[in-house]
Amino acid sequence: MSPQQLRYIVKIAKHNSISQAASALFVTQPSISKAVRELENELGITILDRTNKGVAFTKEGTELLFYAKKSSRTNGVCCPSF
Amino acid sequence: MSPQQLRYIVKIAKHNSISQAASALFVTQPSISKAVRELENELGITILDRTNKGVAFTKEGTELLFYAKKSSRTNGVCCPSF
DNA sequence: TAAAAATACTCCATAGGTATTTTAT
DNA sequence: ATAAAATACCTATGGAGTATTTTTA
Repeated sequence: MSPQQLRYIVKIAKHNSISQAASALFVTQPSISKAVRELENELGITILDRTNKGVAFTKEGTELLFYAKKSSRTNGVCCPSF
Repeated sequence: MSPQQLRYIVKIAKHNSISQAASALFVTQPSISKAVRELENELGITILDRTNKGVAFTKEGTELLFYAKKSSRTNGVCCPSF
């Protein structure tokens, strides 16, 4: 699980959409799709329910989302002062 | 500047030696040598004075070391609970 | 001159891209 | 049928390795 994957999760939640999260983060839809899929495989859980209208967080996905939001406030920023 | 580079810095300080830091971290000497050099280039500072007995931190390097130690207590750990 | 570090490469894993296909409403 | 996501494939980059050379006390 990488900080990047967690950032993706947080942004997906903001839009309930992988495509819109991708736009917001200036990356492509497949890139985020793959990142989420790999995280699901790694954790052995389903994070998102996919539809043609976007995505919805599963129960387990929502738990991960809480962690991701918390984590994004402390991790990932490496160099504020240099 | 990556968390990895900062970890290297901290370990180098512990031994005043790139080679010994490398051993302690189970990586090779050139790997750490390069990482430090790249960080010096990125920041435009000299972190270490090199000798045939090991290394010594410059004034600027010591400042960075303080930051690295502080940072290593909050960053770099990504996933304590999943 | 002998240690420690630097350099020159090679390799491999990963992140991200484009093009296309699949899926769910 | 169509919009969204998934998949397949490609590429570039970076981190780490081995082998070797350079440096400095």
